[in-house]
Amino acid sequence: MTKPQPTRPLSIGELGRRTGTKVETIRYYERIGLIAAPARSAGNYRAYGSEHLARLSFVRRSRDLGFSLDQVRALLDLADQRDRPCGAVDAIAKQHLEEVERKIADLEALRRELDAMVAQCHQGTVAECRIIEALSPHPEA
Amino acid sequence: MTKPQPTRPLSIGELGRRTGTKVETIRYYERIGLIAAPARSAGNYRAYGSEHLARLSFVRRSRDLGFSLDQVRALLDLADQRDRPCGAVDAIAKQHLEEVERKIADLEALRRELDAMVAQCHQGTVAECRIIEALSPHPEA
DNA sequence: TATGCACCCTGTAGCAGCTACAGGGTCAAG
DNA sequence: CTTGACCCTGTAGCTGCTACAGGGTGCATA
Repeated sequence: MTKPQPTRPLSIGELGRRTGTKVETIRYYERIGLIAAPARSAGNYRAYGSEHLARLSFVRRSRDLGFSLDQVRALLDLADQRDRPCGAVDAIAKQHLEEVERKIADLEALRRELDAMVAQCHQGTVAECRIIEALSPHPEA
Repeated sequence: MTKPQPTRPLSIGELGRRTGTKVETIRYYERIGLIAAPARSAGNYRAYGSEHLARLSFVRRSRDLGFSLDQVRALLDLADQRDRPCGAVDAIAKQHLEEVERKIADLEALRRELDAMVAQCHQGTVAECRIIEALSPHPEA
């Protein structure tokens, strides 16, 4: 049922198309050591196999979920230690979740302030503008 | 009641302390033309007046509210045109508000995904880890 | 066979918005 | 007269790409 024969090599463009990653980004990931350098063809073209496809897909998905490149690197490492407990994985994910929650809270505070500012603008002149006023310093000394 | 005599000049360090801005950041703002270059003392030290203090406070407050440097530049320009209608100010603020709302929505979608991922982790080995699994590609072909 | 075109290669510079040096000068206190 | 805190300029680094420039490769078509 499964097909054990190796997939034939993908060009960098193909790999990019299949993972939704720009070619330059793939080369960048290789340069910073996030994904392994693949074999080269006779003409010095990068030749990727299915393991690269899986790897890059993992990276893409992690990036889409907002993990930093360092976190992705750590997750990739952990994903390879299949017989170790997954507490470290959980820790990274939880830490990221907390960051995301912090950011949401910050942005919501921001939204409230901006909302209030915008609501007060009566479309007069700049001199009377509540937005400019809200941004201007009101020295308490 | 008001004190019309000019405040004596502030050093860049003082200005930084009063506005909560790092010295390097102030110099950076000057370099990119966001705030005007001040007069210099005999020893070539920057000497800031109250107008710089007000200006930088405005910048800080705008930055805290998440406006980009380009937006801050535009807001500063507009703040000077006191007799013009403030529609343009309103437009910048509204545009920013929309951006913030988009970001919140994006982050909330993210949080839901991360939440679901983290909730499924049963603290087994990496091989069984639902987080790793969620990140791994599941080829449909 | 030539040639055109899409693709690939390396290397470098740019984006935002700072931050952090290095390597010096200035100034007031003790 | 030295110490230490401050200031100066200039440049390089950070994240995570993106966009060239200036070439080489590979395949189809006239």
